[in-house]
Amino acid sequence: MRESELTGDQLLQALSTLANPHRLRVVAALRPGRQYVSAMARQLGISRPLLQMHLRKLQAAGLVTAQLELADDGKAVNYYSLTPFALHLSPDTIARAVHTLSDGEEGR
Amino acid sequence: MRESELTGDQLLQALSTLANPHRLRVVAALRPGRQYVSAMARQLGISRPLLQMHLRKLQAAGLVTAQLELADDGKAVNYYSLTPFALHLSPDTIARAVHTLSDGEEGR
DNA sequence: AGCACCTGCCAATAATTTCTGGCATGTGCA
DNA sequence: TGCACATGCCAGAAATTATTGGCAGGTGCT
Repeated sequence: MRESELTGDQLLQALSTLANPHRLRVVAALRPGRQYVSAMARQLGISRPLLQMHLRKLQAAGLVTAQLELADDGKAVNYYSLTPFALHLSPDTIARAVHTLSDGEEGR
Repeated sequence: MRESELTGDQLLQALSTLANPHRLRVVAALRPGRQYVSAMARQLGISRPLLQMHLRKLQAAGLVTAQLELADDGKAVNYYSLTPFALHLSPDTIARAVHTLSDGEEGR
């Protein structure tokens, strides 16, 4: 994921997604390796539904991916892992992205 | 402004500030050079009080600065300019910043 | 059967952010 | 004096986001 291929809307989504302390912590918690939701909720000290909501946003922005695994015994565990990304934010990169920013009147 | 010296809270503030289409457009509009608020409001097609609010946030995050000038004739015009910045966002830089993220229970 | 895990979803509330409209101040110029 | 431009601020409405609590389904183990 390179910022040079990001549209303004994608950049905005990435920023909105990362602009939250819980989600930053999730990214940090996922950096050493994948993790499943209940364990992460305990580790971060937040409720499971809340974490799920944050994970959904991270996934929608393409920053994490989910792998539902049905381990040999039949138990279902949903692992989340990080998508490697590198965003460079500067007045220049922002100015370029703004050209492809929609007005927000799209799907209406 | 280098991300290596950013605390988690500062990173979060920068992200929250940039996570808004109007503010991204303000940054883009300011890139060629400084501008005063009424002109920028017309250029961006938003109301002046709204733009002022966004400028205050950008200023609070250290992304822009204001220079109030009392031109020779006595007219007061408030110019805003960009602070050069470069933020590199990746799982690693985020993980490092998270260490210095407060719980949000500070000033209570 | 009953408990401890895992999973998902939804509705209602709380908190935050965005936005509008109005008010007040000042200057210069016809 | 009255209009056009600049500035600032504030209160209230509207929209978005975050958060809680509860419901329901699955598996394995004692």
